[in-house]
Amino acid sequence: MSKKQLLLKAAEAKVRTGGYNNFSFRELADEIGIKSSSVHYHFPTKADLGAELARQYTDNFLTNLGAPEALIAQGKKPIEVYLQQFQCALTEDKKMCLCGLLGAETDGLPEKVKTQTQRFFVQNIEWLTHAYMQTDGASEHTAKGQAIAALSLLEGAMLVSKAMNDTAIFTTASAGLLATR
Amino acid sequence: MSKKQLLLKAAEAKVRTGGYNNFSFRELADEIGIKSSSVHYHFPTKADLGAELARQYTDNFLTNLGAPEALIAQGKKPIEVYLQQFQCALTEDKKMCLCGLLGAETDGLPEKVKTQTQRFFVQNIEWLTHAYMQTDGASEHTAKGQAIAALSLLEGAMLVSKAMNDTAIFTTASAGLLATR
DNA sequence: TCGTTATTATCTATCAGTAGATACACAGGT
DNA sequence: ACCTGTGTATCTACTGATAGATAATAACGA
Repeated sequence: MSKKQLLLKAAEAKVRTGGYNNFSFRELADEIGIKSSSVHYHFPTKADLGAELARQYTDNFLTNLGAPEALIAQGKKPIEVYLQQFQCALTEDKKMCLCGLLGAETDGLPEKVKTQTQRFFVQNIEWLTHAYMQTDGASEHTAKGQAIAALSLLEGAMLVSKAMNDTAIFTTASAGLLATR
Repeated sequence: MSKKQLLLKAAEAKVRTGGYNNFSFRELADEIGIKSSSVHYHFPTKADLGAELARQYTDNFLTNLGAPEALIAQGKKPIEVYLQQFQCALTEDKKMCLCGLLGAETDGLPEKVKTQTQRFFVQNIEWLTHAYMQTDGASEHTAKGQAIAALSLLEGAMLVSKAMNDTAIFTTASAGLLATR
């Protein structure tokens, strides 16, 4: 794994713990055994690092999911898979969603970080909209409403679980999503 | 309004914009026209300020709501009032919920700030649990589940609305809460 | 093949600015 | 005399960022 990726990995942990202002170039550099000036070689500014972080997080998130159509073809329910991906982020990493945290502090972020954070939400709503259109046969408008509600519930469930330090909260909060309709 | 309250007010705006690490004693001091050393007179450490901020926010939030019983006595639906209080925080202040943001970055906070942040969620879940028990006649266990789901949905709806910079998202996301059951 | 040039990734050293925090002085009101 | 609130001055530590040197590797032309 390249130093650049190691930097991003270290930064992700920091940001998911305490937000964009919770890491410094020196901390990251120390963690992977280089000097802070070398971090600037890979990322000219902190905003560049933050933007790349959000970009990769979004891409990995969606790649790991796969397309809703593909999941259905495998006999899986997209919403269940989606919920589980959120749950894993919370229980395995024991951390908040990166873009959830960045989204909450969006007005305090550099422009390019904000833009990449928004992209996470846009793409997730698109994914969920397609999923609902196919499983429920809903209209695009209806499905988009369901998508926004589902995304909000899951981000909020993570947030409340973290705040209360109790992963059972996530399960309770998200139970309604799986109800057969 | 006392300097102490002015400091808290200024700090609230900063934290709700970019999290706990998004304000400094100097910034607050400059805003209200005193020196940073004088801020330490009112709040010995930054953690003290943060904790007091979360404490007052929680108290004000619950005071403004009133007890669920009292709302019912006035012919109001507690969940509707509760939802509207969240919506006002978002649309009037144009900011994220203070404790929502602090909750998301809980693992990066000083202990006493974390404790006060948790208190917000504990008390809100209690409030909602009572509300659901009375309006739905649900058991305490069932009502607590509804409470956790409602709180998660609303915090998440705020977060996604902020991230997407679109308050209509909040309305869409929270619409399901008002459905007559 | 050999020598030259370019690129990549790191280093040392340093900068101006800001962070939270402290010691101590001072004024005004009780 | 004391308490409250503020100010001056200062400390150490850390921030993101830059300049310039260095070593290692890759690419290229004669």
